[in-house]
Amino acid sequence: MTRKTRQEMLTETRAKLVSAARQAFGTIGYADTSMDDLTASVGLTRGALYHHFGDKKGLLAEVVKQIDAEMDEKLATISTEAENAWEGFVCRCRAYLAMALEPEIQRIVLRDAPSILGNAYWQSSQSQCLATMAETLRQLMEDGMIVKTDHEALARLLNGGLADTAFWLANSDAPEADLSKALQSLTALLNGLLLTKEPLK
Amino acid sequence: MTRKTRQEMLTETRAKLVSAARQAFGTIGYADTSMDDLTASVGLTRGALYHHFGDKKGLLAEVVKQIDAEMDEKLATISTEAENAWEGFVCRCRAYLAMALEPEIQRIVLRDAPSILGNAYWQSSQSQCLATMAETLRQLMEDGMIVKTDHEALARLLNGGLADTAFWLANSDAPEADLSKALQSLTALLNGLLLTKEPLK
DNA sequence: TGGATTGACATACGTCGCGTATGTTTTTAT
DNA sequence: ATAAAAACATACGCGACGTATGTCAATCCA
Repeated sequence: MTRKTRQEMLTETRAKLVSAARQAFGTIGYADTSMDDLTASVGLTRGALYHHFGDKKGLLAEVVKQIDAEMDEKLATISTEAENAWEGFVCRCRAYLAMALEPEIQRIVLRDAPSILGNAYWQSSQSQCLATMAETLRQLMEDGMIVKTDHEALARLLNGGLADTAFWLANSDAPEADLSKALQSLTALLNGLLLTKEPLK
Repeated sequence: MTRKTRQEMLTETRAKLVSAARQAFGTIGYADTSMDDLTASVGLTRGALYHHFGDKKGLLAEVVKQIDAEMDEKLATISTEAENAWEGFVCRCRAYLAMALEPEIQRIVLRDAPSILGNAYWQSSQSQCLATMAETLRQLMEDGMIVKTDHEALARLLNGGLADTAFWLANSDAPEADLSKALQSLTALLNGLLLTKEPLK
């Protein structure tokens, strides 16, 4: 049973570090998080950190990876619960906007990560969320529901717009009012892609 | 004439620091730019830096402010050169995408600034570019050319999408091909907003 | 016009945080 | 059972930021 203990300790250590980092990065931010304090808060030293993740950026990358996977999973369940593909896509966009409003996601994934890890990190299939959205769009085009263009580029346009809108909403003086405005504009934008004569309200 | 000399030295010192910072931030990035090296490169020390801009962030804010003003000015001339308001808006979006592809803008304004200065910096009328775009949309709505929604939210959606698309293009393996894809998808998205029966190709 | 004052820097210093290099202990492999 | 490797801890050097203080020239005022 010692064998299992070894592995458990291993993964537990990694999990503790990632969890603590996620908490710290999401609140005080990446730059202001001391690796000394971070590791000490879970009863370790920087030695463990650099052994497992290479450097501070490596830890951030791991946190981002975890969050991205969670987001993609949640969005997947949401979009599949809808009655049809188009509804699912619209719900997915709205859900993404809601998630992008969470301080943790906003700070870590949308603000610090691009600056620290570089945009190359989001390239191709690095971001599950983005890849899934592009695939969904491709399907909708194939089914003739929306206008035919490059699905990857369109996914970027929509995804980036939602993220930026979330930034706007996060600092809004009237969050609930601006949120409804955002959802309204989003609907207008998405309906513009529809090929059917009767867009849903 | 000594009076003028005093002022000239003042503004010249600030200009030199901002210029050097813009160069350094745009190439090696904000985090990797040493204020010692930066000030030394223009024959000064950190004393001058902290005297004029308070801290490192203050210098970045000044650089961002300058770039944003330049972008807004360029975009303004571009959009007014078009034959009609809608054409002007479309050209403006395309021009913004092109500008967002410049490494300096991408690195400083779109990547580092949000992380370092926070999103609050872009709030309301902090970003001239964004404010102008929102106003343009408002006009188009008032003229009945595009669908009526909240112009500010729509500006966010489009602006953010363009910025994110620029990130994608910057790391593309086939930049020219992907750029045409992006422009095509952008056209599709914008045409969806049009209320007229005959969208332009 | 000459001394006082303010502004525009330079210099010196302390502190913090990262990364690396080097142990040390425990587990795994043979 | 011993060698090897993993999983950390410890110690060190280095650079960078911010602040506190000093200095010199320009401006202002009597």
